[in-house]
Amino acid sequence: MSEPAQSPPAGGWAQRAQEALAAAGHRRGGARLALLELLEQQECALTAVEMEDALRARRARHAGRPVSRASVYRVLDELEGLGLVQRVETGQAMVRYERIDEREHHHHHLVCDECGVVMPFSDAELERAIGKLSERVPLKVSEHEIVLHGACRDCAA
Amino acid sequence: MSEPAQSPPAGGWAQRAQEALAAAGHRRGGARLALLELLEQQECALTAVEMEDALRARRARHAGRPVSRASVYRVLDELEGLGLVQRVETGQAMVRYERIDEREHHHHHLVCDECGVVMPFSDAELERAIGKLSERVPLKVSEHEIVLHGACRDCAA
DNA sequence: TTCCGTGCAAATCTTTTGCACGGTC
DNA sequence: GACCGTGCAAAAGATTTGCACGGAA
Repeated sequence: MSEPAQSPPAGGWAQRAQEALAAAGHRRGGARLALLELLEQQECALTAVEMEDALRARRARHAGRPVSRASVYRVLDELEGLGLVQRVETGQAMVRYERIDEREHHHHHLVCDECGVVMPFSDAELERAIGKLSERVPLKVSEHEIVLHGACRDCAA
Repeated sequence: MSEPAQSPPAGGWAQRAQEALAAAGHRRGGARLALLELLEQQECALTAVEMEDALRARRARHAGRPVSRASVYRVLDELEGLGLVQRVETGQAMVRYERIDEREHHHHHLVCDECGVVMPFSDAELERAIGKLSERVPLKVSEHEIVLHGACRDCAA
């Protein structure tokens, strides 16, 4: 798709993720690097299977390399533990994951229950409401997830 | 099971659910009835396994009867299709379900990622923000789910 | 009597884990 | 050389499905 021509100077998310992994005591690894590069380029959350397929497809285009599904799950688990990716539960069979990038705008998801497409959206007023509410609630809130379900334009037509 | 056309239905959620099931062409069944009664009494979402266990425990108190897990899942699926229950994804291993009762206040969930406890909460401003936002989004929104993750008071202490 | 609802067991599917090899440090 | 990262296959766990029986209509 399109490359982030407007991303910050130095390194992107993948590079910062590698630094965080190194700082956490991890060695480098080919599968992990390929997955980081894939995640950096995504607009929205993917499932482990989609990542595995995408990495296999990329090989044909001389980018990245195939990665076994077990490794995809293992790397995602590490990244989640380091706060580099987050799980997105869309009510579909498989869990989705996407990078967390403090330099980007926080977003949530729209899910079409008919065709399964997942799209990102963000709303300042919603975040404000969540922020205020988080202080009144009997939980030390660390994160929140919002999913709107419905029919996308194509399916609703 | 005759019902007064479209007059305000009497009885609780379980009764209305039975009427809706009958209207949809379903026969009566002991397992389903036991599950409806259980769901009617819950304050918050349960997993299928919790329902199975609760129903078995209730038998000892002469209320309800044991229901096989397969039936729990089957009934929940029917109820979801009729809009009588909704799935709640908490990021835990199992999906949770709770009744949808238009007579009650719509609520969302707080999940303690340490001990796994799930609590309900509701917030008018949040609903307002969701409502406004739903009209600006490229999706014909039918429902929304909000989950706040964090540490409950006991775990944060 | 017909056909649905249910239990049980087997199947399916996603995600996790055990193990061995090869690469990184 | 020690140990981590990875692939592969098996395992684990949640949910679904096939089948046969008993009950509802």
